[in-house]
Amino acid sequence: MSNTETTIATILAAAEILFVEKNYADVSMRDIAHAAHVSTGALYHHFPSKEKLYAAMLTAYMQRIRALTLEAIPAQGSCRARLRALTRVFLAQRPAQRDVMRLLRRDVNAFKGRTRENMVRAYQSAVPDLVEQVLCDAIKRREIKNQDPRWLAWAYVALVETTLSEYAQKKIGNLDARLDAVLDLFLNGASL
Amino acid sequence: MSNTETTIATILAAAEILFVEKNYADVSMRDIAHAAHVSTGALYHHFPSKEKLYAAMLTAYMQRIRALTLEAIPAQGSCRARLRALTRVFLAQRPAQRDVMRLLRRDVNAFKGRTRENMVRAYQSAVPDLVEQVLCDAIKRREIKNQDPRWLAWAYVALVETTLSEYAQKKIGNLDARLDAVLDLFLNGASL
DNA sequence: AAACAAACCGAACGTTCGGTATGTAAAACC
DNA sequence: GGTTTTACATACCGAACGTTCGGTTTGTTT
Repeated sequence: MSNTETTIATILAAAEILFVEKNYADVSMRDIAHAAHVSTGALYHHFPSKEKLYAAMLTAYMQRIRALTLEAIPAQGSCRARLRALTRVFLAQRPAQRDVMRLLRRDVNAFKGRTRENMVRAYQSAVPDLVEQVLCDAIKRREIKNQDPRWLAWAYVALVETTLSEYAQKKIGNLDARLDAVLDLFLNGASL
Repeated sequence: MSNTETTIATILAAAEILFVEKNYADVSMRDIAHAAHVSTGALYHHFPSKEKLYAAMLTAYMQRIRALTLEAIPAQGSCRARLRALTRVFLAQRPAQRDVMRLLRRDVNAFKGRTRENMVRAYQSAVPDLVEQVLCDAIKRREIKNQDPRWLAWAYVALVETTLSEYAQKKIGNLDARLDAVLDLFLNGASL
């Protein structure tokens, strides 16, 4: 790893931490520079603008998650088992990392045009697309009802995200209990 | 309605529109003043700070929604029917108004302390609390499984929000179709 | 060791922000 | 009818922001 690559990695890591804990607008380039132990000049040497830096941080993270998730999905098995494996990767991350997924939902309104499209695409490809694929297979094998798989994937992701709150972690329990709660609700519904 | 009340209402209405279409940080007090056809002096005469103005706008909206929703829930009927009536109120709003509900999820990170607590409480009481009550009744009447009702309410609200995207509106269809899709998924699950 | 480029620094710029100080007409009050 | 209070408008302040830029250090090539 060259010096340059190290610096860039350090900057992206610092930016990740800061952008997770504060809004896009509430994180200044100086904050990032300070956290990464470099100057603002170094920041602008490697990234042309705050927007590009943010986008670079996001896509780098999303690619990491996508790779991790992709290799965790078993080729065979029931829909439930495959969803479980996929979701486990996501939930097993350290909270600070996992929260990057929520960044997009939170900050996407601050961007426009191509930048925004790219960000949404990166997010979509990291998890929802993989969920959608699993659901498509399940529909073909008549494990689940024939519905629009993309919407179903978004619904599933939304359910998973509800288990991230402090309250849910206290009331439902550890990782596996939360996994089961989500899968039960998603696959079998709330009805008795 | 006195002159003062009119001015305040005008300011709140302008703030609502602006805060919906842009981040908290990206809306300046000057923007609001201009949109409401008053000066910044008038703004600061009626609201001590941007934070308070934002909070006032939010709570005013939430109280409106809560009142609307409360009177729409039938006293009797199946869990599905009651949830349906409740959700219909929410979905039938004009998009610009409905989106205020999403504001909190988007901007809550910009606040701290008591202000934040009050905002969350206002949001919670507007819809999730009412959902929770309906679910509690349904659990007592053994219509749905015995689970933590508060988490279940959040899960339900999250599902409803997934039908707000352009994509979902195009693929699933009109209001009633979306209502049915959410209720089917929530109550019966995705499994065949 | 000379020459060049890439990496990096930190002061400074112009702008925008939330908020305040000051002024002024009208309304409310005595 | 004079005085105080309310409801606004205008001008302004200090801080913080993203970004720029002249200059320095570090590394590579010849």
